[in-house]
Parts: sequence; C-alpha cells; structure tokens
Amino acid sequence: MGMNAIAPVPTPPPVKISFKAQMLLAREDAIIKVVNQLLAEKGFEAMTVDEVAANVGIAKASLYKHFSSKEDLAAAAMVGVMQRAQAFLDTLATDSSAVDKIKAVTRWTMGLKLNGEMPSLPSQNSSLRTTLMGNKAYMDGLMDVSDRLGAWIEEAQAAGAINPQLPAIAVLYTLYARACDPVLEFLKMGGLHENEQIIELVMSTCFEGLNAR
Amino acid sequence: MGMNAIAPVPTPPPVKISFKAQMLLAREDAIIKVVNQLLAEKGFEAMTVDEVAANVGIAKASLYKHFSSKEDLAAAAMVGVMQRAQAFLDTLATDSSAVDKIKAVTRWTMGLKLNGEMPSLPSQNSSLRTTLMGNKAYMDGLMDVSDRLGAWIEEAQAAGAINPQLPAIAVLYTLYARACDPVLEFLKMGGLHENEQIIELVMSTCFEGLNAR
DNA sequence: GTCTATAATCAGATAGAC
DNA sequence: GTCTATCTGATTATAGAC
Repeated sequence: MGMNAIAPVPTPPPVKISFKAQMLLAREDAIIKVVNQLLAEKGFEAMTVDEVAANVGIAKASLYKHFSSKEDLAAAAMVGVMQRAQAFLDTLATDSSAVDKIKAVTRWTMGLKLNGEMPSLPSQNSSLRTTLMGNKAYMDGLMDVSDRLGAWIEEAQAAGAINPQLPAIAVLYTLYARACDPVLEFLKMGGLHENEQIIELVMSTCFEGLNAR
Repeated sequence: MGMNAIAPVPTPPPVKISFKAQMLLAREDAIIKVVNQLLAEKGFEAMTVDEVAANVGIAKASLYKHFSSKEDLAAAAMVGVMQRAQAFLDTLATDSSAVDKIKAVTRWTMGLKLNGEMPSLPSQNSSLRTTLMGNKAYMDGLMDVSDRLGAWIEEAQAAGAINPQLPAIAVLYTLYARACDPVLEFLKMGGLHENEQIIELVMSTCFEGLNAR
C-alpha cells in the first residue's frame, strides 16, 4: 500500500473508556489476589470483607461495586485458580506419559498450597459451595480439568502405570485432595523439611503408599 | 453369714448429691453428643450455640452453666473423641502385628468419619486451636495416642512392613489425615459405594498407593 | 440449674454525598 | 467508582427472676 493511499482510518478504540476498563480489570485482579491469599491463609469463614478491603487499600463499599457478595469474591478467586490450572495443563508436553503428566499436576498443586496460593474452601456444604456450583466459569473450568485428568488417569491405568483396580473417580478425588492435604502444612510447621522435600514425601505416600515395597 | 448377724450398715453415699451429680454428667454427655454431631456435620464455625441448645433441648443460658464458651464446648467433644480413640487402641490384640494395629486404627477412624461422628476442626489457626492446645485432657490424650501410634509405626518400619525411608512423623500425619480426608465424603456423595467399600478403597490408596504393583 | 430477656459485638451489605 | 457513615441481622455471652 503506497504512502499516499488514503487509508481508511480505522476507528480508534475509545481510548478513555478502554483505559478505564483496564484500570477496572487491574483493580479487580488486585482484589482477587488479596482474596486468594486470605483464603489460603485463613479460609472462607475466617476471612472478613473488611480485611479484604483493608489489604487492597480501598473502602469496603467499593469492593461491593465489583463483587456483589463475599461468596462472589471467593468464587472469583477460585475461577482464577482454575484458569491457572488449565494454563498449567496446557504447558504439559504431549509426548510425556500420562502418569508423568498426572504427577506433574499433583506436584504443581502441592506447590501452590505450600506457597500459600491455594484457597481453602469449606469441605462441607455452605453458601460458598452453592455459589460455586452456580458459577459457570468455575464449573466449566472444573469440568475441563476433570475431563483432562480423567483421560490421563484412564490412559495411565491402561498402560499399567496406575492401579487399574481403582475406580478412576477415586483416583481423581485422591489427586484433588492433595490440594488441601493437611500433611503439607503439618510438615511445613514442623520446620524439618524444605518445601521440595515435603512435596516428594507426599508424592511418595500418594503414589507408592505407606507399605514397604 | 447368718440372717441374724447384725451387719454393720455401711454409710450410704450421699444419695441426693450423687444423683444430682449423675444427672449433671448425663446432661453434659448429652450436650457433648450433640456438639460432636454438629461439629462433624458443619464444622466449628458454622455450628452455632443456639443450635446446640435447641438440639439438646435446653436454654442457651443453661449451656453456659456447663461450658464457659463455644470453644470449650468443642474441646469437650474433642476430648471425648480422644478418649474413644484411646479405648479403641486398648482393645487391639497385643499379639497382632504393628502394621495390622495401625490399619485397624485407620479403618476405625474412617468409619467414624463416614458415620458423621468425627468432629471436623478448622485446620488453620483459630480460637479453637488455641483452646485445644491449652486443654490438658485433650493434649494428654493426643500425646498418648501419638506415642502409641508412633511406636507401632517404628516397629512396622523395622519389620519391613511400612516403608522405612519415610520419616515416622510423616507416616503419623498421613494416618491422622485420614480422619478428615475429603475423598471419603466425595465418594459417599457419589452414592456408588457402600461405606465398607469406600474404606477399603482409601485404605488401598493409603497403604498401597496409586501406582500399579 | 433452668429459664426469658437482653446486652454487646461483629460482619455482611447499603445509602447517599462527592 | 470511591468514600464515610450506617443499617441489619446473626451470634456469643450474660443478667436476673424463679
């Protein structure tokens, strides 16, 4: 195209609004980051909205302009974690074995937990569970992750790497449970092991079991 | 002894006071039973003192004549569980192997959980943790159980039944974690397995691991 | 010791000015 | 959209009569 051509000037995106939208998203990301950290540290019920607002550095009323309830705040954090999980699954080499991918995810999950980045939800039924079940982004992410992990589990069972006598769903739950395994925090509190050692210990008990071989 | 013998009449125990004391204890046992059930069902933070009083069938103010705080209520329930655990340990045959005793305790613990009799505490720090740490009966019970389990673990490791490369403390934590394993409730919610099957599944993943053998 | 009634506090959510 | 100030409801705990 020649320099003299009168190129149709594409309508510029509305800069002012876009900028504001970016600010909005950045602010919401900051909020979610704080929520994520507090959820990991104290859990949903012990976390207060006042605390979130204080840590973000804004007024509580401003929080409610972004998220309409405490449950929504937590749900947004969970959606973020799920997206990170999906992104991690994407990075796994397609040429590695199914069981290796499973182990990589498990290590990654426990690393998050040990780093205080894994929100801990109430395991029992609660208002938060209800909100999460109705959150499409979260449920879609959870389904996607479960489908991908489930396929790997069955593949690993067929290949004789994972015990084929175990129901795949039980294996999946067992993997998910590593994300909130109290053994991780107990060992960390003990102070005798580095995070990497703790992960390898729990990896060993998880995949090889307590029995001697 | 002839019918005519004038037997010395033993001083009767102060019937009225003893009876009242028995009533007191029975009432407190009833309270603790309710607390235990609610703790298992909803956890400490979601359980309200009003709820406890209503389920026991007494006024809330009466509760506070027996226990001076919500934390004390929960602590009493935990002491009860610890006593039941100690009593169960006592029943284990001394001629069975250490690893069999360990497995028996683990099964028993998971059975409690599946029956809704295992109080679930907040794993994170909280007012309840503080109260529990300062409760001598609870701490003594915990120490006793841990000592006995710890001895069996080391015995089983020496006998080549439990993997001797694992730190005994990690094994102990792994066993304790079965008492609050979310895999149990997930599988139960799935409705595909009976409690016994669930226990054997988790026993398998716990002791034999996920890997195929 | 048990009750009814109430105090005291805390946390989620909102009103309304700017 | 952000703020200050406030509302509302729930919850722990207690006062005081019986």
